[in-house]
Amino acid sequence: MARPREFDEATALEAAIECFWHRGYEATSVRDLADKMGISAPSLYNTYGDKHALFVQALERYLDHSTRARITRLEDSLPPKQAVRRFIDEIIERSVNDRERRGCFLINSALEVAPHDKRLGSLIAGRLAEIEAFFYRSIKAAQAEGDVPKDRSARDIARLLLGVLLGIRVLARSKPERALLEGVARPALALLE
Amino acid sequence: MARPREFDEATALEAAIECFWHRGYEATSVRDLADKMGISAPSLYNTYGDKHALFVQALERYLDHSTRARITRLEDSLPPKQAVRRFIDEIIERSVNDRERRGCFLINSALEVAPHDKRLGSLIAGRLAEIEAFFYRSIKAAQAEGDVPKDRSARDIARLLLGVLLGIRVLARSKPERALLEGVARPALALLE
DNA sequence: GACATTTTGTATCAATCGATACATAATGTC
DNA sequence: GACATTATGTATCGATTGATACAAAATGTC
Repeated sequence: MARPREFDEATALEAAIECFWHRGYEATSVRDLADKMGISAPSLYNTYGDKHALFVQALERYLDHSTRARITRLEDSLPPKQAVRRFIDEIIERSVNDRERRGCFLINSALEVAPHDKRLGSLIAGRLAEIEAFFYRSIKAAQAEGDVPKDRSARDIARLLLGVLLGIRVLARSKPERALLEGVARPALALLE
Repeated sequence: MARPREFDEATALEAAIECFWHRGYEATSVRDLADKMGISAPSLYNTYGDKHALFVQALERYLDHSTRARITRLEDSLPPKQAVRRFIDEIIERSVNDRERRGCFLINSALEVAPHDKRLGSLIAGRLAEIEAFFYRSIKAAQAEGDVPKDRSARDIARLLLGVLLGIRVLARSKPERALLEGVARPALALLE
C-alpha cells in the first residue's frame, strides 16, 4: 500500500526514553532526539507526532517496561512482605549504581512536567497511585498472613513507603550514598516487623 | 564615582527566585527573568553575571530566607521534638496550599540541576545535609530529655525524615492531597513517640 | 565643569529552538 | 507498469534562545 518504515519504532522510542530520562523534557531538543533515535526530524514528526506526544509515548513505554514490570515480577515471585522489601532494596541498588544520576524517569517527570501539564499530570499521578496500591495490597496480604502486625495502618505505611521511595530517588540525584539511602529506608521497613 | 544602580538588587533577585522556582532552570528564559525583575537584559548581565550565576544567587538567597530561616525559628522557639513535628507539619501545610504547585525550590533544583552541575550539586547536597543535621540534633536532644525513646537510631530516623520531606514535596507536585501527605508523615513522626 | 566610571536603554548578534515544505524513493493494488 | 500512499532526506522556516555592542545618562572626584 505504501512505503514501509525503515526503522523500528520501539527501538527508536527506547532511545527517546534515554534522552528524556537523562536530560528532562525542556533540556532535550528535537535534534538530540532525532540523532540518538537514528532518524530524521520529519520521520520523528511523522511517526510520533510532536515533541510532547513523543514524550508521553516514551514515558508510557518506560512505565510499562520498568516500574510496572518490576511490581509484577516481585509480586509473582515473592511473599508480600519480601516483595515490598525487595522493591525498596532494588531501588537503592539502582540508585547507588546509577553513575549518570538519572534517577527514575517517572519521578523526574513528576517534578518537572506534572505541575505544568494537566494531562501528563494525571497520567503520572495515576502511576504513583499504582505503586502505592502495590504497597498497600502487599501489606494487607502480609497482615492477613500474620507476617506484619495488624495494629498498624496498612494505608499509612503504604503511603510512607511511597514517600520514602520518592525521597530516595530524589536524594540519590545529589547524594547517591548507600549509607544515607539505606538509613532512609531502614526505619520504614522496620515498621513491617 | 559612577552611576548608581536604579533598582534594588535584593528585590530583583526575589523576582528571579519566583521565575526559577515556578518554571525551573531550563524553561525560564532570560527575557522572562528580565521582565519579571523589572530590569533590562544588560542590567541583568551587568549585575548578576549570566543566567547560571543568577540561578546560583537566587537559590542561595532562597535557602537563606526559607529553609534555613525556618529551621532557626523552630529550633529557637520549640522543644526539639515539637520542632521536628512542626517542621513537617508546615511543609504539608505549604504543599496543600500551594495552588501553583511550585513545591520547594531546593528540592526542585536537587532533581533538575544537581546531576548536571557539579558545583551546584555540592551546594545542594550541603543544604540537604543541613536539614538532616537539624533532624539529627533535634532527635538527639529529645532523646537526652527522655522525650524520644533512646533505643532508636537518631541517625536513621533523621535520614527517614529527610527522605519523607523530599517525598512529600515531590508527591505534592502531582498529587497535592492532604490525606495522602499526612499519611506519608504519620508513621514517620510516630517513631518519635 | 571636565573627567573617569558605571548603569541604562535600544537594537541586535549568531545559534538554536520546534516544526515543515518539498521533492524523491519505496511499497501494495489494480 | 501506472497509481495512490506513505516514508525519507535536504533544506529551511519564523520564533526564540543566551548574550552583547554601542551610545546616552548619571554619579563622585578633581
